[in-house]
Amino acid sequence: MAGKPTRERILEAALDRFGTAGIDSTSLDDIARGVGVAKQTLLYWFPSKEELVVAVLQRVADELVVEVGAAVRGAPHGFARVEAAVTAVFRPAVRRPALLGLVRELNRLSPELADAVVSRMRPLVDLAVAYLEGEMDAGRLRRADARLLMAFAYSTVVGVATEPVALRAVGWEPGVASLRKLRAELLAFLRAALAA
Amino acid sequence: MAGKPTRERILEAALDRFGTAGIDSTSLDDIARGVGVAKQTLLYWFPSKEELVVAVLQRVADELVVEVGAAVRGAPHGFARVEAAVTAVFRPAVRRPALLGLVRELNRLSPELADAVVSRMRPLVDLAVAYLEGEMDAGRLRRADARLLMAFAYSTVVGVATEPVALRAVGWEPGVASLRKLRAELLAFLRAALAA
DNA sequence: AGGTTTCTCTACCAATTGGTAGAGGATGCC
DNA sequence: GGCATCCTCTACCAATTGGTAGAGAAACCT
Repeated sequence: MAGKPTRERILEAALDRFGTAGIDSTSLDDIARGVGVAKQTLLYWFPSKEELVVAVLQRVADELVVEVGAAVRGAPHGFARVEAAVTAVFRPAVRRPALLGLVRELNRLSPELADAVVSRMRPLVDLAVAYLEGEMDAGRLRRADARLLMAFAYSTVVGVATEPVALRAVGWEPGVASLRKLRAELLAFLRAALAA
Repeated sequence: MAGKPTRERILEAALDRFGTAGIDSTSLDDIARGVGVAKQTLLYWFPSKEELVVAVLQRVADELVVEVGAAVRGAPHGFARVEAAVTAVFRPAVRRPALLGLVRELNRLSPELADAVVSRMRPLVDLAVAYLEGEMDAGRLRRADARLLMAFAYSTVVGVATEPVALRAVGWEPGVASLRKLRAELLAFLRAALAA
């Protein structure tokens, strides 16, 4: 019950539950119980469930943009940048599975809300697309529609990170060693998919 | 109302809603209203919501196994088989977006239920993995962990088919022509990712 | 001290949830 | 006709949903 202010703890608990169980399936009581506080305390900080959802989404979007953006900008040119981006997405995904799960919830939201969140990530998307196009021009990457390529890479990485059932279906079991292998194979997959 | 028996119509309406809005977010009243029948009629045919869920899932799994299986078996060897599989997944996905959406819901289900569904698709998975390994041995495909490769390809295809927001985020707009292009680029992506 | 703001609470509400009980209306079989 | 089976219905239920109203404690400002 300590340290972080109530509002912060609500946001974190909401993120976890929204991202794993889904937004609709998560009740305010659920979250309140998780925080150890009465439901009305939630409704004091966020006047309605929707406002809580918006706050959580914005925070996740901003966090991802900052983390991935920093990782990408800090990496040298070439495939190392893709590698840095994938790692930057993977690390938080392993630490908090709910994070990417929440990104997927966007598809269930009203278009306006989804667009509002997406627009916050747009700079990062544009940066990535520009990078891909630059590499194509330099002949280091297979020539293709850079925007679609971006969507495919996103889909592959986020899918792998958020679909444990699919991984189990092919006999993959979680674990530190196998997780490392998963990341290595995933990078090899992307490298092959992108290489000229 | 119409030709098909009530039970059938319930299953179809349930599939659509479960797949798009999610299982938890879909009430029996929703489905009943969609079918044009009283909620208790649903509960006559399926004694509880869970049994309805199970019935819908099994039907989807079986349908996918049959359709994809037929497409794959009918295609010549080589990358054409992958192409056939992707097309077989894409066609129903376009016709009924709920179908693949429901597959994704598996991650929210109890492990037992998810495993039950997955086990129905296992033969298809094994077939695909065996194919990939055969092609690797023949030197036509990049050598890699065939099972993970399978998961990646699945993740990419299903992700693209079920995440309209991600596609819109990169500026893609739905339409017949752009859909054709999407499929072509997706196949090129997979071909590059798999090729030796 | 007195008032204001900040924060959390108990008590309550209408609507919706999955589900039960049981009443009919068909339809076919004898 | 009588009877049973199949099918759909109205009426109801307890639990849970998001949300309102307002009380009370604590801290800050003057």
